[in-house]
Amino acid sequence: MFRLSKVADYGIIILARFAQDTRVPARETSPPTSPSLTAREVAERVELPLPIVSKVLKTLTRAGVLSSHRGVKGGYSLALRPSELSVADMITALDGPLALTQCNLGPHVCDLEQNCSVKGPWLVINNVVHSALASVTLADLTNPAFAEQPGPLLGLAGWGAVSAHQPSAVDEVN
Amino acid sequence: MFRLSKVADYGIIILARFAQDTRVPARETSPPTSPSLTAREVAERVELPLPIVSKVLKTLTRAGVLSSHRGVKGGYSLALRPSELSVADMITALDGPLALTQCNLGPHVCDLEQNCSVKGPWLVINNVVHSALASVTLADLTNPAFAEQPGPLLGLAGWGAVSAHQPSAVDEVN
DNA sequence: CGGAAATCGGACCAAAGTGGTACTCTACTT
DNA sequence: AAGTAGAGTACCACTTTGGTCCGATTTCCG
Repeated sequence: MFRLSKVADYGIIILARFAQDTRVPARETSPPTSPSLTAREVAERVELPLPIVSKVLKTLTRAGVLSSHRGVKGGYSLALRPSELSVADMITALDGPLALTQCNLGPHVCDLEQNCSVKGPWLVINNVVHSALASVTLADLTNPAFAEQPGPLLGLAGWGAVSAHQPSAVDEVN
Repeated sequence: MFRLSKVADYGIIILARFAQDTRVPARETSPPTSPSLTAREVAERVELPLPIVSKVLKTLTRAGVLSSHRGVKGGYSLALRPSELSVADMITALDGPLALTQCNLGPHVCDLEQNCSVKGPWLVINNVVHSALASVTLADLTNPAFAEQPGPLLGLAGWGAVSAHQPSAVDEVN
């Protein structure tokens, strides 16, 4: 289906909420001091079931994106500044390395690698997608201006109209 | 996982094989006259189990990408010219519409849509990925030069190195 | 100083989607 | 009319996903 997994989807929404609440100090203090939120509080804010939110938070913590504190006044907080975390990073943290095909994961993973004629092109395509996702940061996601003027922010100079859907000769079946 | 499904993966490999065998007539004869191959022949060439190849071929036929002939001397052949079929089309034919998140499928699909803060950005990201995949055609996949000089072929002028992490300019907003 | 409450951490289970297979039916060629 | 090859449907196995539970750790309060 070429779709993001739910945990990745939820995870990014959750991180965006953290970023929104973050008051980033005007100039470089190494810890970004985002507020500490408990799993329950996060679940309430994003209106998602607590167990799932909890699971996502754990995954993000293990990946080093969030830092956690146990005990009575425990909770989660961002471990990085929103501008330092790209969408590609988030997806990788939540869903593992992003590779469209087996062979993009590394050599000797796909047993068809030898006589596969499209390995090279896939590598290129994969890189393009990765670049696109790496060029958007968590800070962008919470920036209202981003959705308005995507071109310059994404560095898409030279691209045609983003949503121009060239007439497809393919009838949709599914 | 953010990965292509196997049928899509196989399907593209199969289509690439068809395109390789296609002798595209120097000048526009509307039917591209790719050779007719039986499912068995295709399976042998791509070294994949016949049942799976057969399944993929059927799916592609229903989507209008391949045309089929039954009976003795039957088989499959490309219904379009390789240059007319983009990777996005192929994935759509094999895996359904490509949408990274629920809300990219259309309005009123995701019940969180109302208070989802990242809907707009996702729309942009989805479009970028779609554009990237729509800009590569089946003809490109079988063109040896493609893997060598991706930049110009993909129209990626202005993009930095693949993994370059561009510093975001919106720190003060959040 | 010690127990209770709160919170994270990790193991665990159930359901669904995907990948892969088999069988039967239909259509075309000779 | 017979044989061949695709079309369609149903089916099984497995991985992944969605969801639950209990144990470990820290703080607070008596």
